[in-house]
Amino acid sequence: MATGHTDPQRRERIIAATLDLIADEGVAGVSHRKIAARAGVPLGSMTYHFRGIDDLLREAFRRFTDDIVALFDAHLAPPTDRGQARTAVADLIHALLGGSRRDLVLTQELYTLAARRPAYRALTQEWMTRSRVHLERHFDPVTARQLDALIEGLTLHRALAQESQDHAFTLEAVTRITTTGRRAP
Amino acid sequence: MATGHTDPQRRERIIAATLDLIADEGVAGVSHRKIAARAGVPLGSMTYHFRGIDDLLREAFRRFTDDIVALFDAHLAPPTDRGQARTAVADLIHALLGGSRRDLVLTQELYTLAARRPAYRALTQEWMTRSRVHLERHFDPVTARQLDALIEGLTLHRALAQESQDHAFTLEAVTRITTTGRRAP
DNA sequence: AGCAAGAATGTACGTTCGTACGCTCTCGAG
DNA sequence: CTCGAGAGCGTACGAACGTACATTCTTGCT
Repeated sequence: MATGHTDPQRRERIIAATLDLIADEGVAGVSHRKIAARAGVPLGSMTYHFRGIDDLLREAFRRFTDDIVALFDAHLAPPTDRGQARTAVADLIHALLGGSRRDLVLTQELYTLAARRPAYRALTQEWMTRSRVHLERHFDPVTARQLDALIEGLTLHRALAQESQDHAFTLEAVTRITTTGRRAP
Repeated sequence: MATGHTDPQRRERIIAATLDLIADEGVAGVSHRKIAARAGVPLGSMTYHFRGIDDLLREAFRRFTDDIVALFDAHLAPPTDRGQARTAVADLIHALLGGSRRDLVLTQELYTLAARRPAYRALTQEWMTRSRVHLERHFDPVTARQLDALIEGLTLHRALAQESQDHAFTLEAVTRITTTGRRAP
């Protein structure tokens, strides 16, 4: 139609549609045409708004990581002591697992890209750094790194084995990893 | 050429080539033609030996998980006490990270498929079960689950952040997660 | 030697893909 | 009212894809 109208929402809609499509069919299933159909925009818009598929994927995943970091922030800002922080981390893990498989799927897709391509690895590194900043508000740097890894592993295993793991199990693991040496408060 | 000769190595070569290709270009980059070229077999062999691409991917990943489980076995069979077992686990983690990025990449690719498709999820579940059997030779079931998750997370984070983490750091994390309650020998 | 069986292959078809590019349409300045 | 400028779009092209299937070749039996 060529409205001639500058439409700033167009770009956003395309990015949102891209994430939805990745969640449904994976990065492998992404194509300009499918995204366009899902976003309700013409095919020509794809190359107009984005330099290419890769450009689009990077923007989409940046959006996604921003959302997850916001989740870390929301959970880890409130607690004021170590005990609360541990509970908050356990809550966070269950929040990540909670709703749909969507977040898990998107995370995996991103990691897969990152494992092979440095451009995406930069994204995951920044993500990890930002998450860790939140954890370091409550734990020392070494513990934060270990805890971060544990969160990753628990989330992943829980999602791949559908044996449900309850909150107590998670909290126990978090407590162990954040308990240093022979003693702990 | 149609040698008419039954060649049992043919199938193996195709599977090996598939894993190599996935490691290099990802599941998204897999095609009958590329695999055939890499394995040095004609395109027609693809549909002859495998029902389709999906069939081939499943067989390839089964081969891969078998190899990793063997690695678990090799590391976790020898130790006889808890301390040795902890060291063995730390060694195992560094072995997983050790050589190339290949194993990490393949693992991610598999998880990505598993996150969305039950047929592949069955594969990861079986894999987890078999790994855990090895861990449970040295640790109680709950600890084994937590440790398994930790191994996953440490491996992944180490690979995505290229900040190197040394053996001492890994052993410390393993020790924490395998130390229950307030005290431990 | 001749031949049936079936292992292995080459090729061709219909689809889908990313992207380039010439075109249309709207808007604000004059 | 006129008319650039540039935002936005439809289409077409070449390449790559998965798969089916007719065909070729070897082998073991008679």
